Amino acid sequence: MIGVAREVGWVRIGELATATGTTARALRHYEQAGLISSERASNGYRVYDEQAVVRVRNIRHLLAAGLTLDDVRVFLPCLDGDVAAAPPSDQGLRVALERLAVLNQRIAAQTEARDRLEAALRRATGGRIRPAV
Amino acid sequence: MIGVAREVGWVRIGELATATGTTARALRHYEQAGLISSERASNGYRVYDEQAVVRVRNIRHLLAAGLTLDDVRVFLPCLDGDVAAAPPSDQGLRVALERLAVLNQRIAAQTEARDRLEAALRRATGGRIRPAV
DNA sequence: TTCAACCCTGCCGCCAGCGGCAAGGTCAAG
DNA sequence: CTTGACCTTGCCGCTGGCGGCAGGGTTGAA
Repeated sequence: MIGVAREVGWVRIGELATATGTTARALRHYEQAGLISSERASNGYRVYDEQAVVRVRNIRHLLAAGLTLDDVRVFLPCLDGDVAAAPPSDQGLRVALERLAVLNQRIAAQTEARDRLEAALRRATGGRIRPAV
Repeated sequence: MIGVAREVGWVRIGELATATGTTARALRHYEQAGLISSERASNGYRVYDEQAVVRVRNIRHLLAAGLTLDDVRVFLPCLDGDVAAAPPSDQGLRVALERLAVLNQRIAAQTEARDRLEAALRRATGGRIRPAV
């Protein structure tokens, strides 16, 4: 096949990887972590629909935000773009609230750290530096 | 000895640990990483001067700011006294700026993630929830 | 037919920042 | 003299997010 699947509506793992800027290895890892799923072709190859691209991109975004795979799992219902499909169950809500609190905590801690670093830099350079924000 | 060394001008590892809110284990780790050094008493015990307290606190600050041990090593010349005390090297500045940028990125991404989650929650609950911030 | 480019599972490795434990030595207090 | 609080070195373990390799199978193209 070698790279022609674009118009068929499905992709295999390699293509999904390059399309999302990751690796096949990482994608298998996400699948094992329960973040994505895949159909299988008759030969055993993983087959993804095009939604997967969005989904994986969202995952990567959250990971880049400093979330763990576990954290990301909480966002699963929202990962396919439709935010209205968010956690309907009480349990889901509770988990989501917890995660929200954790996120806020982390943001606060990192913001504090950043401010300290920035202040130190300013002192160290006599205010001669304007850090690119 | 049991806790009386305060007026002697030197401390052993346990005291340094509690004084800096870390553990002896971590301090040995920092030493092995080349971030701090120690004299040795005749019995082999590590002996630190009181400067070490400041030094370790600064190290912890930088670590809390999201730097790695490797990053911190670059700041070694500045680690005694106030961080602003010694003129930081160009390399130190560069690392700090890089780290600052990374921190800002993460904070932004996480804030975005949080906002999305919060919005989703609000929609999912019809605005009935006021997440504790 | 044979090659190269894919794909599969499974497992070990790596980095960071320590934690924890074993197996000892040291020293002051009781 | 014993206890126990402290110290030493050394090494294995853990978490997270993969990387990489071995040892296979499946295609499409030349």
